[in-house]
Amino acid sequence: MVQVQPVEVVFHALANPTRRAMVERLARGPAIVSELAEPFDMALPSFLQHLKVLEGSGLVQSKKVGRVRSVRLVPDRLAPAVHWLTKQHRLWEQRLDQLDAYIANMEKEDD
Amino acid sequence: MVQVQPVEVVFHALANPTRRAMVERLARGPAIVSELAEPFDMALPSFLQHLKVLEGSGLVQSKKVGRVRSVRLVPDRLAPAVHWLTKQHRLWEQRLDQLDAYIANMEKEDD
DNA sequence: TGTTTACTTAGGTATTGACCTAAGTATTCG
DNA sequence: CGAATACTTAGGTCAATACCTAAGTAAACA
Repeated sequence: MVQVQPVEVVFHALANPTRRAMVERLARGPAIVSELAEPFDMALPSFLQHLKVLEGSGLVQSKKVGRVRSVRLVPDRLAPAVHWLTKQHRLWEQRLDQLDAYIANMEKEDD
Repeated sequence: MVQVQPVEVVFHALANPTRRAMVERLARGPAIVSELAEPFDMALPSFLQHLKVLEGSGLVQSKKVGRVRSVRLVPDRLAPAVHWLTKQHRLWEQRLDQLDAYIANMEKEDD
């Protein structure tokens, strides 16, 4: 039941400030929808679309109990994105020395 | 002249597979447009839109020399995204550890 | 100088994204 | 039971994204 979380949907989910704020909030603990939505100046249906995107990305799960839906982060779903990013970051920085000469040359006449 | 790179545009730039592939390619060194575009089954103008998004995100810079445009990564532009992600990842795992401890504790007192 | 090369610009389509309002439905409370 | 609460569904707008073709332009080559 552990479906693969492509880096794809995770980056897309995190490309939106509302959704990033939700993740930041949830990193401090689970919350119910109305609680989560409260800080945002947005109609509830709009907010729920963001929640759906986050759930679709696998970063978040929710469960309805009675008339209340509670939301929480799913463990380790950030890992693939973290790994992709840090790998690129490492490769990138490794190349810095070689790049430096090239940059110095390019910056003489940038267009 | 170092403009701030909001996590925003970086995540958006990386949310697309063509652009991620470009970044992966460029992490191995600079390239010219036609070289970069070659692996993609896409019309050149479409590909150039992706290049524009990457340049807009600050991750990449390009310069035209003669009729050829060369493209390279810009140092350290991934940093803000890496930092945001790793911070959340850390908080996330911390929080879940606490939860585990809490549950383990509850289960002890349970019997 | 004419042609090829390497983009570049212009303009078009189709889909997705981010919002909205209005009207549901299902629980819970008094 | 009736009203309030907490979403949920339906449907609509508008902008942005991801692609395309066709027709430029500017170097470089023969």
